[in-house]
Amino acid sequence: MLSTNIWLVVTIRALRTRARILDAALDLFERQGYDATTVNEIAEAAGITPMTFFRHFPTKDAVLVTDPYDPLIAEAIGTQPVDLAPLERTRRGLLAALGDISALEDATAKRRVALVAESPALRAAAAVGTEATQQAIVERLVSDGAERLDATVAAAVCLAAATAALLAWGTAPDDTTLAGLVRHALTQLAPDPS
Amino acid sequence: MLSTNIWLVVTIRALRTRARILDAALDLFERQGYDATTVNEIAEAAGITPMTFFRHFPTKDAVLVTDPYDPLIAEAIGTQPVDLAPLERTRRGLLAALGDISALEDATAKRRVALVAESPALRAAAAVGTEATQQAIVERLVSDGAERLDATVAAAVCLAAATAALLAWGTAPDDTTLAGLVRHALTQLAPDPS
DNA sequence: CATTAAATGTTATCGACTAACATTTGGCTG
DNA sequence: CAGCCAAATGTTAGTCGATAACATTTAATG
Repeated sequence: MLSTNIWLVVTIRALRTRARILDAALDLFERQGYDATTVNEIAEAAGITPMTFFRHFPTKDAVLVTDPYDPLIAEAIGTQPVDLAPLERTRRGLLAALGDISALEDATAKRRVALVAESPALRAAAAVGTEATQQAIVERLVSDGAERLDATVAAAVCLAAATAALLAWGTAPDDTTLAGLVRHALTQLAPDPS
Repeated sequence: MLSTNIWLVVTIRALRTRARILDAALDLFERQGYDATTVNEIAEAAGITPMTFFRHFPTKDAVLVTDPYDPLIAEAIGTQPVDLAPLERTRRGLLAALGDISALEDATAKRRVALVAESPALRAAAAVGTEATQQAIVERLVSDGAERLDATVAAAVCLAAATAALLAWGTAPDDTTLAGLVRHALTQLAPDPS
């Protein structure tokens, strides 16, 4: 009760600092580019020390690239019929989990994606971020009897399609929905492209 | 004639330095890991200055990850029937270009790939390296009438399958051929998985 | 043997990131 | 209200990858 209150209050202060960092970084990145913006600038704009920046974000790119490994994805894939080929199972699983994607779309999501789409360094960081999800999918498929290489290819391929759609969404017109683009991308992987 | 001879000799010296760097780096990477190895160590082991290291390789990871963008790939894709879907066209093009892949397999290729497969930082660098190839494929498909998003998905997906096969090859038994793995991976993308 | 251009070395600097230690903040308890 | 306490922040110093400007060495050539 007591320590719980402390924890809450302290967390509020930390959250505010984190939000200030995020605002300052997003603003600077959009005005002068990701690479041209230094952590020192971000810290100064946020009214903190560079050291404090790294206390809230492990790396500079972590401000834009978060790795929300979603257990729901692996779960949705496991729900698909086991007799399907790994690729098709993964594809249908991703489509099934697509409904939850809109939950990720906060107000700054599209701005962040647009920045990632423009910077090779950020795209690389994003690719590393999806590896956890890929690994989870692979383990799920393998545990259901798939060959490891087949499972790896299935996961890598489906996530590549989804990532391509995500990056395209970053610079797409405002009325374009992310779910629509992902669905369109995954449709190309369908065995019967009707 | 005169300057040509100078160029040759000078180049030989540069090539020997480059080879010494490569040997030293590969040895150190395998013994103590990529991240745990510093450029200073490599330079010292190669008998040069850190500065000279960066004169031969733009980055630390460039010792292992080269970006041999192969125009033959885009060309082979262009050869495929235009009425095919972008994904199938890309898939067949990659399969057709597969014969040239063995040319990339020098003595150290597999050791390098094994190191890349183990390090997230190196996998990220490799991903950035394939972006040039992906872009070339996309431009080719678009110039033949494909939608940009469809072309991007097709290129990203096929290269993801090939990359997955490549990384698997790095730790596969010695009698496993890279071409065989890539062929197997791309087969999963076939519209009729017969 | 002097010339010349490439290859290498020196020195200084930047930016991302980390470790160790000191300081401030602010709610809570007696 | 005074003082405790733990989280948050600051300070300092350093490592490592990478770059720039300038000096030096190398070795074939005429």
